Formats: sequence, C-alpha cells, structure tokens
Amino acid sequence: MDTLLAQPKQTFVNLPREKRENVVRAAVIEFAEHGYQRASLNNIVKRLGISKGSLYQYFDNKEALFLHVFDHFTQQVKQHVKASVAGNGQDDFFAVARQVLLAGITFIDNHPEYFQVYLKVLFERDVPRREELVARVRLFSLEYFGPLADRAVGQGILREDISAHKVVFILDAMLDRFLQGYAQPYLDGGLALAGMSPERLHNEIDSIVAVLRTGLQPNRQ
Amino acid sequence: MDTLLAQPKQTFVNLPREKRENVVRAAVIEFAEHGYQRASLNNIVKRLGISKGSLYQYFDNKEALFLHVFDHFTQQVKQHVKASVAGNGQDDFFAVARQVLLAGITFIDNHPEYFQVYLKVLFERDVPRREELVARVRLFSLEYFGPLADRAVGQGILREDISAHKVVFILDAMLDRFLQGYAQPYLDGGLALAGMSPERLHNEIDSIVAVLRTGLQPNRQ
DNA sequence: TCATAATGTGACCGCCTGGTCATATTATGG
DNA sequence: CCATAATATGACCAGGCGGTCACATTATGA
Repeated sequence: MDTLLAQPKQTFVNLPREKRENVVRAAVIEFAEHGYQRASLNNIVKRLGISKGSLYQYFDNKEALFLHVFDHFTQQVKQHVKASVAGNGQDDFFAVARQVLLAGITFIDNHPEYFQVYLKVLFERDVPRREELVARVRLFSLEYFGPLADRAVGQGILREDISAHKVVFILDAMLDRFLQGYAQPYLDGGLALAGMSPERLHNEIDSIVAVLRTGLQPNRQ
Repeated sequence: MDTLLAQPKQTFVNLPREKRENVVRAAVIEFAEHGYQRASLNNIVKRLGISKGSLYQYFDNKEALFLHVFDHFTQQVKQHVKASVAGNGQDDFFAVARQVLLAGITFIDNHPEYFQVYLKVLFERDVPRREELVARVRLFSLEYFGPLADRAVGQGILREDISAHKVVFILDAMLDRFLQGYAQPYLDGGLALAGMSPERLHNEIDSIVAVLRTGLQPNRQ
C-alpha cells in the first residue's frame, strides 16, 4: 500500500530539489487540465523551458511520469488528513467525520490541481493502473473509517439494522460528493459551495453531519 | 430546456430509421469509451462500415454529432424517470426518492453506455458546452425534487433546521453516488453493487432511504 | 589539463486526429 | 431513358502526439 508506483530515473533523483519540484508541478498542472491521455508531454516541456529529451532522461515514459505525480498526491493527502485529525483523536465517530471533511476542504484549497488529477482518474478510461490508483485513495477512506465504524457499532453509537460497511459507504458518499461539489462548482446542486465564506461552509458541513448523525444513530422512537 | 442542442443535417434526417439508430449507437459507444476529446470519428465510421465523408454529410462536425448523442441521452432519461414514477404519484417524499433511485438503476441496466457518456462529461475538460450539458441533467433533478421538498416542508415531513435546498443536495448526492457506484464498480466502496441480485439491491436502497428518512425527518427526541 | 561521464538538445519518426473535396454511385421524376 | 439531384467514397491535408537518437554541452576528478 505504501510502496511507490513508479521510480524516476537516477538522473531525476540527482537533480536539485527546486528543478525536481518544477517538473512535478508542471506535470500536475497538465494532467489536472487534460487527464492522462490528452495530457501533452510537449506542453509540459514547453512550460518548463526544457527539451523533450531531458524529460525522457528523467522518466522512462509518460506513464512513469504520471505515476510519480500520483504517488505525490496520495502521500500528500494522507499526510494532510492524518495531521488534521491527529489532535482530535478521542472525539466521537461523527466528529471525526466532520474533521475529515474539513481536511478535505483545506487540501483542495491548498492543492486544487492534485484533486483535479484524482477526479480525472476516476472517470477516464485507459488510465494506466486506474483501479489500483483509485483503490489507493478509496482504501485509505475505508481503512480509516472502517475500524472507527466497527468501534462505534460496539459502543452502540450506530443503529443496528445497518452494517458498518453500509455506514462507511454512506459516510464516504457524502464526504466525496461534498468535496466534488466544492472542487467542481457545477456539481454542487446549487449550494454555491465554491465561493462560500469559511463560516458558512462550516455551517453547511455541520448540517450535513447532523443529518448523518440523526440518520445513523440508534432509533429513539 | 427542452430545445435541442444541435441539429443533424437534412441528409441524416432523410436516412432510414435503422441506419440513423446504427449511427447514434456507434457514436454513443465511442463517446462512452473515450469521452469527447479522445473519441475518434475514424473508429466510429470503421465500426459502422461507412466512409468518413458520409458522417460529415450527416453532421457538421464532431461537436454536432456529440450534442445530438447527448440530446438523445437527456430525452431518454427524463422519459424513463417520469414513466417509472408516474404510477406512484401520491407517495410521500422518500418513497418518491426510492422510486427515482430504482429508475436510475434500471436506466443504467438498459443503457449503460449512455450513463458512461454522462460520467465522462462530468469530469472531462473541454467538452463543448459542458456546463450546459451537466446543467440539463442536474436541473432535472433539482426541478424534480425541489417542489417535492418544498411541499414536504409545508407538510412538516422534513426537519426545520435544514433548508429544502440542502435536503435536495443531500438526496441528490446519495442518489448520484449510489448510481455512480452501480455503474463503476470501483466507486462503490466495497458494497459490490454491480453484481448484486435485484432483491439485495432493493435492500441496499431501502437501507439508504431509511437512513435519509430518519436523518431528514423532524427530530423526535 | 584533459579524458570520461553525466546531462541537455531538438530534429526526426511513425502514427493518429478532425476535417476537406473531387469524384463515383445511386435515386428521382419528367 | 436520361438529366439532375442526392448520397457515398476515401485519398489527402495540416497538425499534434509519444518516443528516439546522434550530437552538443557541462561537470567531474585524476
């Protein structure tokens, strides 16, 4: 799970850090704009002001460059989420969900292009090792919420007529959809999430978490 | 809203129905597999066994062909949903939601390629008139559930601390995500929706609707 | 200083794309 | 039957793609 998807060539590793970062940044932008297949290596080298031959001294081919970019993405998102939730370890199930949602928002704010790359991978065919890439992100969510949901079931926090599996699905669906709406305004169903002030955004999140809490906790009728 | 996005040329209209349907079918398959930009007109004419010149006698260009395909999609989905819900007009808010979800499932079963085209449009940049296309589908959902939610609020069926707008967002998010998971198995969070028997699928749907009902109805604590 | 290794370069290759157009084929109706 | 209109064809075009490679430039260390 934590093994790398692809190694750059030694030449790339030897490069000064700033140049390496430039290359990755330019590649991320191109893949974010056009997805994998339509992304153009010619555009990338043009943007960087280097020759195409150089890029091929850094990576074996387009696929290796792309996988390297995706590696960066997964590393950053995991690190960001874990750091965001770290301080609130003892909170209840839904408070953690809220925290993860907020972490997603700030990640998108900080790295909108990386999230675009992910969205592209979700819905583009012929992306190399697509299932594996998506699974890396998805499994992170499942691994993260799965045990929490199991524990919550044990504590009687969740209603018993729905499996922990399904709880995670519902939670994941809401989080994912909310973040998609935040990243792509025309997906937000008229909520205008994109331009929203942080306070109102927090209100929206609280509303949704409240609905999930009421819907998922044991029945009190 | 109901005006067409693009007209084919007269030559296409004059064609016998079967040939017209063949052309549209081949185009749908190609756009479903590769999205707009990567779809190849050469592939389409090869699959049809006609010359490229002929295709250009039917449509002005790639964009016109694509928009014609999307017109077909929206017409079919609207017709299908309306027909599915028609008999159950007097049901309550959540029963209608359940019915729409079921209609979505059967639509995907009947026309998986059309739904793929829609998913591609959602996440591909540079699709001609993308916002407009997405809006056509989205607005249908909003127009459909919006009035229902308003009425439900008036009847006191929905909790009062959340706007009808937000209710529609949550509902739409769950429906959309469920259908995405059904159409693209690696999006289903391990629920294995794709290969599921109809009975178990209905159980899943009922569970989710139950959670929404409990979460969205007035608080009874 | 100079031989060797590492790195950078861009013209070039074969392939595919959306789109064009002169020409061939077929249908129509007087 | 034949002139005209409608339809079908595929070679061809310019442009972009991923990828290659012979060569130029720079860095290294003895």
